[in-house]
Amino acid sequence: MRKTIFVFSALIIALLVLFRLSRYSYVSEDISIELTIGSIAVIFFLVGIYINKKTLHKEKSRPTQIDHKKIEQLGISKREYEVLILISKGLSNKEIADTLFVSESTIKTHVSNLLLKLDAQRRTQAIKKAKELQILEQ
Amino acid sequence: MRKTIFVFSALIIALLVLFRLSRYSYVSEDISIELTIGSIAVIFFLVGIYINKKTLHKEKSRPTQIDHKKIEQLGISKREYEVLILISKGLSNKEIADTLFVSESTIKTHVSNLLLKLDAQRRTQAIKKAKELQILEQ
DNA sequence: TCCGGACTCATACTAAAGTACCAATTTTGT
DNA sequence: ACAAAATTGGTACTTTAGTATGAGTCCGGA
Repeated sequence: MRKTIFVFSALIIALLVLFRLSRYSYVSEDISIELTIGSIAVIFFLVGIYINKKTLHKEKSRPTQIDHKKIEQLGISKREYEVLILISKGLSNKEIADTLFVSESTIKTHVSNLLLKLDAQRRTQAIKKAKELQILEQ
Repeated sequence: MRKTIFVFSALIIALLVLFRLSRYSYVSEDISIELTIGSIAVIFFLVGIYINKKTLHKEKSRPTQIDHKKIEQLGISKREYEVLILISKGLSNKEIADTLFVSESTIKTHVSNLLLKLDAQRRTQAIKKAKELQILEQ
């Protein structure tokens, strides 16, 4: 968003400068006018493409904006959320325990709580629901 | 984001209008050149955005194309693939068995074969790998 | 017609996953 | 500082998941 503002500001400034230049030049030279017009056309065309690509790219790479509010609403704690992420990566309870440097018992507790909060019967179902609720990346 | 673009476009147009008005107020000169330049800039800018949107639209409408060739390459059969889809929906072996009207033993066999073919140790890992391989919708 | 692959199912396991309950720390907000 | 919430961990248990192995059925291609 801030980038877009800067780019457009720069465009407006460039316009002003061009107006200034054209005022001094078009009386003396004739070719420079067409040159200026052509250049401006090309530049603005490219800028249009560039801006559009930027904005569309952000929409494409953000179809999965994580809904932190929903995580809070469900009462999922920080640690539980970490476990949820690792579950979705296909890790076993033991592997998650080793990753987070805690015991497997602890992970089992977290997973049980997660299943309750996500209203799921299995970790695979928890993964699916979490993605539907947009609290996990697709 | 799109709003910003429109707002700034409007600003540029307003600038052009202002230039025109200011010209009539004190200089009273021919301003057709500046107007032309400005119009061309805006038009080409919009054309750039339009063209880019057209070309990018194709990519956006195909975010998760299932790679049937990869399914074949991995030697995953029709029935195994059905099971894989139901696994990714969070169903248990028993639920999958009831859905496909076969016994749980059959599903276990399919799952075991799937894990081998996907080089996974757990069904959760199979889900993740299958999505990475684009043989399952995200 | 014969063969191989796909699909089915069973038994007998072992290994994970998940539940229930309890309890000790640690963190955190007021 | 104190209560509440979060994190950790344990035992004991039930339920799923997954492996290994064998075997019967069905179907399409050589």
